[in-house]
Amino acid sequence: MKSPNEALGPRAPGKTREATEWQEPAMGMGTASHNKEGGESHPRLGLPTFVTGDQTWFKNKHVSGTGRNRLVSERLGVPINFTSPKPTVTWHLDLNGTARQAEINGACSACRGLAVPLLLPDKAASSTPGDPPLPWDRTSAVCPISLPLPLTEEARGASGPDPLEGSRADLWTGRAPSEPLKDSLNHLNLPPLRVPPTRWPPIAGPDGGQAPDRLQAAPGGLGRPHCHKPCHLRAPRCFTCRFCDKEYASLGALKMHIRTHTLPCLCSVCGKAFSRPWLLQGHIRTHTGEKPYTCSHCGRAFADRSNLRAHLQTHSDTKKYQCNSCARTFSRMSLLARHEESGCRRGP
Amino acid sequence: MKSPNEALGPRAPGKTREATEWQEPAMGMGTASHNKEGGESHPRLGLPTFVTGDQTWFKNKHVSGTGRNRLVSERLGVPINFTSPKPTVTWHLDLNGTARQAEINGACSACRGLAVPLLLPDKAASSTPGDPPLPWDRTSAVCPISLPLPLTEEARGASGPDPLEGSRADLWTGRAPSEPLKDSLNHLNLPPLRVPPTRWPPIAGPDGGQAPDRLQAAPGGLGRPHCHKPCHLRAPRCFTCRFCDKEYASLGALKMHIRTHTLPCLCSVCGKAFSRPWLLQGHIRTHTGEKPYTCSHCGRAFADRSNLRAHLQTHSDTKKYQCNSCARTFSRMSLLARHEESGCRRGP
DNA sequence: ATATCGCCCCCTCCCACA
DNA sequence: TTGTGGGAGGGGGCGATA
DNA sequence: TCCGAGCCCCGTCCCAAT
DNA sequence: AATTGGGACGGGGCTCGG
Ligand SMILES: [Zn+2]
Ligand SMILES: [Zn+2]
Ligand SMILES: [Zn+2]
Ligand SMILES: [Zn+2]
Ligand SMILES: [Zn+2]
Ligand SMILES: [Zn+2]
Ligand SMILES: [Zn+2]
Ligand SMILES: [Zn+2]
Repeated sequence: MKSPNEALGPRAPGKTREATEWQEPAMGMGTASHNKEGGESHPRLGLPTFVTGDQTWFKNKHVSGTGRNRLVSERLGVPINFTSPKPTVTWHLDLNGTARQAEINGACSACRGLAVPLLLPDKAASSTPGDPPLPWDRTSAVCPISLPLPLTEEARGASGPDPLEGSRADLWTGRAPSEPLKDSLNHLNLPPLRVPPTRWPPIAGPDGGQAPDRLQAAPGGLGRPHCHKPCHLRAPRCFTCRFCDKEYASLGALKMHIRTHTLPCLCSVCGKAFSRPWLLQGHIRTHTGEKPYTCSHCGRAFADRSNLRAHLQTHSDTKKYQCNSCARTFSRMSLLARHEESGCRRGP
Repeated sequence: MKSPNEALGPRAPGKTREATEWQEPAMGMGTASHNKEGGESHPRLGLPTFVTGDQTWFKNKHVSGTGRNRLVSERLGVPINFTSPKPTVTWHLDLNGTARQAEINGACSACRGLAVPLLLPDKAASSTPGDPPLPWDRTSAVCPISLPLPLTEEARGASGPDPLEGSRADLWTGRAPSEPLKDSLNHLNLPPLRVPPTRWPPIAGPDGGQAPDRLQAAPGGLGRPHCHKPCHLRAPRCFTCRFCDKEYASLGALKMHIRTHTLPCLCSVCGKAFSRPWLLQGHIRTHTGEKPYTCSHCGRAFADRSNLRAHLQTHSDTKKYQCNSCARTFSRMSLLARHEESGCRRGP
């Protein structure tokens, strides 16, 4: 098969770039002796690669967006169709071609390198000089969902416990929520799980097929919807749901939330949809009547671990919410709120 | 904190979706007894979830894009602000909300489910009916680069040996290319690598700094360039280079190719740029004279493993290309081609 | 390394009933 | 009218794993 | 489970020497 | 003029570690 490089002219080079801007050679080029070595080292660019006349050329990391295709012969670095440098916008690209920063006529303020052109085929090279060389959005999965600019290293380092939460100890006992739940007698009260901790069976609709999930899996074919809203970011370093504008600090949290819109877990009995498999699992117990969680004190069984926990608290009847003005206590925040909002007139 | 669901009206449901279209109840709803069970099973939709009057309602997996917010009370499935169904575009969403397929007025040709609305807050729900419900591109990094529609399960499953290649046995020996290279005497001929198989040192310019890489790492701050060209896809399931329009089957292959435009690997000696570190590594040996690969037959050393392989072949001088008309053999395809194109007149 | 799963936790809302 | 217990569910966080 | 680094292999172009 | 061997790359596939 024909290489596209053939369009580049005779002795088309491989896809490498010689390290230098190049001056029109006087004549008689053709041997490697034109590559004079030596010259003073640049503080940032290091050793020069060529010395031509009174100019010294260094390698650099830049790519210019002029669209002018300057070809360099493979062995000698002699430019073909070279014209003297013109004013141009220089885009600093990262390794993946993302345009980072633009500079007019020369040194980038970030790294102060010199400009060399992108090695583009003719067609693509003829873009208008003002445009960055076809920048695209950052690669991450973030962009198509909402906000890109993935977390920087510093932000990633700070992703420990959320400072907004503080240390949130258990309201009743003061224990940290990560400890195993014990009742007031300090017995480990919750029974082991009924379902063995194996992988869940696929969540199936009534047809037995699994609902499409897996971000990476996609049925092919249909025209791909394109982003028609500009991806402006709401708050820096936040991930915003495109459905309801809620913001999240992590991509994972946003994905979790998005499931609350798509509700991918369907009950095979009644068809109700849920955001997460274990929510469906709990719902299914309302069909089967299964109640895996039993109170060790009174023997009453529950389908929901949370509700057993709430029941457990009734055995030790502590009133947790107290009115600041009358000292009356309530078992629920809602009752206390109602009490206070209706005006606490009398004492307890 | 206030839940956004409060805007949904009295008895706002949780974030689940009842499994059914719903008819305006006659009156007196309010108890679970309205949920009549029974009814015939639908071949695909399974058991009906409600029977109202003479209509039977099934769960489904669809989401309509009308933007009309129809709310369903938690326990009874009674719609609020419900109006009778209107013609609408129905978008089949996948679990992550990607619009997959549009159908006018009803059943999707793919799964033939019925439509239920996305559970959207009022603001997002007021989008124009013709638009898909805020679709976004597939999650992968694909979108910002070029074409997404990542591989389906089937395509992924077929990602073994490329069917385009067939079984490509070694031209000389017929061995599969994955076997270690052996010479004609069947000795393992290639020496072990000189460089220990540790991680490469960072590719550094003369300043010792590494060129920016790592798709995920992003310096914060600068305005993010947005796609201003509509992301139309060239060929389905292909990834197209935005610089030269070459297409690739995998995102990784495209990224690899893009490096041939950005040429991020710079030789610290002469500044020449390469697309990949090991290409630079091989180039650097042209400066140092290092030749790690030695022929076990004649002792000649090579800097390039491929060239040793080519040399190895010269020890067993087999002519691999033969003219079909005159049976003359050539060592290179180019020589045979020239022979044939210039007209094979004489015999061998 | 990243995404997901199963599980944890705490929460809220609703209802029947005392 | 107020209060209580239970049913049902939403959703963030975490550790192990795919 | 996904992605990229190293590594493999094959292939190409050019050139100097037969 | 034709052929050969070698130098220098380009680039896709594979595997394994993070
Ligand atoms: Zn949302
Ligand atoms: Zn159900
Ligand atoms: Zn009990
Ligand atoms: Zn009070
Ligand atoms: Zn390209
Ligand atoms: Zn070099
Ligand atoms: Zn040899
Ligand atoms: Zn012939």
